[in-house]
Amino acid sequence: MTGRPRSFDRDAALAVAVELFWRQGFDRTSIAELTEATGVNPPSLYAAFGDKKSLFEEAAGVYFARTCEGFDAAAALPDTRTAMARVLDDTARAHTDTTTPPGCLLLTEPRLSLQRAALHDRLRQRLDQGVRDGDLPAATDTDALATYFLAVLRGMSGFARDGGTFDEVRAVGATALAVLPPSPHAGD
Amino acid sequence: MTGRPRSFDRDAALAVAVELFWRQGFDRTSIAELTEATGVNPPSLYAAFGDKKSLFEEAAGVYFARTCEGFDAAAALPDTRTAMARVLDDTARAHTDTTTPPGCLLLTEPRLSLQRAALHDRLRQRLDQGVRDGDLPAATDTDALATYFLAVLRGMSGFARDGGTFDEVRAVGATALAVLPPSPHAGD
DNA sequence: ACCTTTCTGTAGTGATCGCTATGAATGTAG
DNA sequence: CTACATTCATAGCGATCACTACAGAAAGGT
Repeated sequence: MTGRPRSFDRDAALAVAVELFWRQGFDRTSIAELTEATGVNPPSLYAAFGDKKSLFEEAAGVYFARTCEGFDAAAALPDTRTAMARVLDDTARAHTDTTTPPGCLLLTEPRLSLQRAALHDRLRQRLDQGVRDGDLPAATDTDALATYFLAVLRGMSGFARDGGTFDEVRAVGATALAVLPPSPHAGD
Repeated sequence: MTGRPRSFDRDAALAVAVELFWRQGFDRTSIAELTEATGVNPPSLYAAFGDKKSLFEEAAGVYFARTCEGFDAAAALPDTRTAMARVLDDTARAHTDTTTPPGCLLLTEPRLSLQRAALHDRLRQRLDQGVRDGDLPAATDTDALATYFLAVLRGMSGFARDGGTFDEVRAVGATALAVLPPSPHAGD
């Protein structure tokens, strides 16, 4: 009872959807564009992914997983200031990579506030670790600091969408980093 | 040869359009919504404002003028750090004012990058004045600093749209202000 | 071979999009 | 009053929206 096999690569079609939603957002991306770009006809697209909203959510999930991967790699650096510098730097590079759409899907799309909240949590957890490691003062309000960095990341994304170059966007991150105290291990 | 007089208040209709575009953005605001909210029928709306894009541009102009007014008032404070603190504080209040849509039309709408560039210039000019006044080091890269603050403002707007409260959004601005050196006139 | 199951392509659904043709209504000028 | 200029309300234009009914095609199971 297997039936006729699917004639297209589901993951490849999903990757195309990610790219389209990333570049244009949910509202400005039509089913017609998706079917054309993927080469998948509407009925097959709906059978594979459900309606437009479901497809978007799945695409956002792919994007989110990829983003978290990059974030975790940068956040794994031992010194908190160095780790945050890497996060900001990687973000600047990702937002201005000419082989992908400018900016960030997660930080731009209004309906992805839950994923942004998850990113905020990840930021706060890394800053909490910084407090435990003695990189940040014990009295640091890590929640507020995470909110601040998330806002900066968002600003970087918007700036990249407005045409900001890698160097310009990176400079925003470098300036933002100045709110952190200098690394206490600097002289070790 | 004056003809039949207009039966609606053009400025009032424009104010309604500002509110709608502000809350929903250009794409998500339809002519049908505009005609319903203003009580002006489509032909009259088109006769008074041209097509949807023209109406949006005029609405954005109104919003931009209002924004600049607030910015200039805050920027007029003599000390640069105090002035920037006021700009950030006023912005947090405006973005979370419950009598208006959350966030900022200028900082959210993709097609308003020109107005954002104008805001960037205003920020840079105020920072340049800070350098001349001795509030900021002579070597300050005011262009990069203006880009940074514009990114922060953008992040504040997005955060407000995600439901950030006044206190939370203001905290972002307060944190961002830490990149400025303390006022050299503090002990005057 | 045949049946069942699932997918594929065509073609089109009703709804909404931005926008406008048309003629009646309402004002001023002479 | 009539003539003219302009706006008004109705009604609907073609295009696009998200989405799907339908029938043929391609696989496995027996």
